[in-house]
Amino acid sequence: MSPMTRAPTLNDVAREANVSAATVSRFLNNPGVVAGETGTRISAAIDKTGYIPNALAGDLATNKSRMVAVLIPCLENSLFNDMIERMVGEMTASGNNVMIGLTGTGTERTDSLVRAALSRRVDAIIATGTVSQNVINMVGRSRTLFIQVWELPEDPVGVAIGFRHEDAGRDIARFLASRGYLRPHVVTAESPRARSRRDGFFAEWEALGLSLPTESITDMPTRFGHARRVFADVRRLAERPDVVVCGSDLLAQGIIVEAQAAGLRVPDDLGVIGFGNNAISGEMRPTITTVDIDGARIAREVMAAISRHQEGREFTSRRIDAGFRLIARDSV
Amino acid sequence: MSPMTRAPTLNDVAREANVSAATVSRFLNNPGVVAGETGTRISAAIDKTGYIPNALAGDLATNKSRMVAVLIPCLENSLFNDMIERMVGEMTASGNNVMIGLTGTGTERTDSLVRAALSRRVDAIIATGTVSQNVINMVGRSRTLFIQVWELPEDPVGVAIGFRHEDAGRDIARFLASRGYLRPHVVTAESPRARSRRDGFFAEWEALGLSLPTESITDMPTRFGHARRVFADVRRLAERPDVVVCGSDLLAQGIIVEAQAAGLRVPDDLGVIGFGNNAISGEMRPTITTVDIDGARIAREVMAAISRHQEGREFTSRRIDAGFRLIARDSV
DNA sequence: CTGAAAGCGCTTACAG
DNA sequence: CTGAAAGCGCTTACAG
Repeated sequence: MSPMTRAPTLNDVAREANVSAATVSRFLNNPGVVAGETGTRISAAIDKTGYIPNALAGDLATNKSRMVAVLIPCLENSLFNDMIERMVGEMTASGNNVMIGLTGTGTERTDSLVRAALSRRVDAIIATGTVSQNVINMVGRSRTLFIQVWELPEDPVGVAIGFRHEDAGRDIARFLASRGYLRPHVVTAESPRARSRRDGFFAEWEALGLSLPTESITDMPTRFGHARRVFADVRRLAERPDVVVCGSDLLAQGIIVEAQAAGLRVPDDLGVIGFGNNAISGEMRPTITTVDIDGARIAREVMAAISRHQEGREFTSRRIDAGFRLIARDSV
Repeated sequence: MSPMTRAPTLNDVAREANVSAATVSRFLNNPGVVAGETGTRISAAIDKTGYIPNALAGDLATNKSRMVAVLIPCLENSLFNDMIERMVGEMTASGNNVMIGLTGTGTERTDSLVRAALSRRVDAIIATGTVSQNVINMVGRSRTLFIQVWELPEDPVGVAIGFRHEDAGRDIARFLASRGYLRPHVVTAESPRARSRRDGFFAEWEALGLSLPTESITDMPTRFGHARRVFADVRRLAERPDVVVCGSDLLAQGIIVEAQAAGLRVPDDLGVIGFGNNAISGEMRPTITTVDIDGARIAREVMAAISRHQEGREFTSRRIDAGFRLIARDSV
């Protein structure tokens, strides 16, 4: 708030310590290389002036930013929150700062966020959505590492760390069949990935020789309230399903609440399976059977890729399958 | 990924368009000032070269960054998510980029995140927690605007946009008393703000001549699972409370789940009141009575403060009370 | 309307 | 171990 004259610069510190700016710079970036006594004087000068380095200038000079951009659709009730939280934590710990961008569900905003990130010369961009040709072009011309997470395309723009959504759908199908369920109702959100899982489920279900499931579509982002409409859908069906296959744990939770409010017992009268293994699913009554994506693992792989890139090392693999894991609990 | 020689610069574009770098810069920042035909040539050159301005250099030259730092304790199940989401949206729309920092519950990490933000010369820092003297010093020397949200200190470092937590606690107490409740059990998270609300509740409850409430403390961040322990606390009490006063809607939701699992009806056998009015609380069964904080309003005020600061205008008020609103629903 | 030039605050070979 | 100097890629008075 106070109307400052000017923030202290490297030169101010140098003058105060009776050395050149170069020496102060060395002391800051590589203390071992300056004489002990000189370092002491510089330290004192920094304290006295309250100097905070201007990263804008430093980044410009070195042509790197130690900034990473993370692009996600939204913050609330996102399947990615756990992963994001871990990524931001790891990045901060390793001295990177994180720029966050909310893309929404469309692709329009992604382009301008990617442009903004490139404009700030971020070292890496981490994105969860599908990418436009424009993004591919922009990123291709830059030296910024592009990391797609939760996605595993054949030929990634940069690096992809994800899992096979279709396989996850298939696994769910086999699991439910093995439990003796016969009439699943599948709820899918309007997103390519959710669609892949749904397709995997349907394909496997058919391959098992079982009869065509019923289904509902919900819009993005998924909200708790969607459960009401979906449950109404379910009640309207001629033959009641024996299990509801949900695209997220949040929705699964909502379905359980609705079912119980309607006097149904879960899983006795109706099974419910979620997706994402969020913090609530293990604590719900009943606990929710779901698919776990290892957010910590993905965060680590992302960090490893960024370090590798920042150090100029080569990539052995540009597609990392972090897998998934079905967790059987009480709701099915 | 492709090993580029060098990203195109302003000079490359200038050469391509047969003008000086200064003119390209003008075209980019103030198109009206260059001749139409010149502009056309520059546009073509930009497209051809795939030029993306280096914001690092631009920001250094102008000494401002159009970057804003947002510091929050965590991402998952945060009371702030709605507000953050709106703020990030508004900032991006107005051409600002957002740097995000996770402070955790302690104060140690906040200092280094503030330093990183100042180092990047962000235009503003938005923080939700309490601030150390060190932060006050650092910010005081800079020209960065410091905005505290959800907080309303007597003499803010920069600008504060929040509400009176103690009053919120008092309102809850009066509301519950008016509904005839007599034995509240108060659940408070380990945070100064939660503590203020709790103190307000207790003060008002006592002022109404009612008998001392029982209470539980939970650690931060609040998780759904806390509800199990709290509910166990409740069951262990000699006299069962008639209402549980929760520090967050998430916890309220958990208490409802636990209560129902134990065969209690909400609100008939046990009332539950939350805090924060998250998206779920209006869709739960029963819907959750809670206190709404207007995240959209706070986001707007934050944006207004930033614009004012970026335009160098003065502040009439440095403390903005965004208020709160008790929403009576079915859980009480 | 446009260009030449200085400057923003750093970093880093190059000498010494 | 340290300094002088050039350079990073922009912006912006100052002339014209």
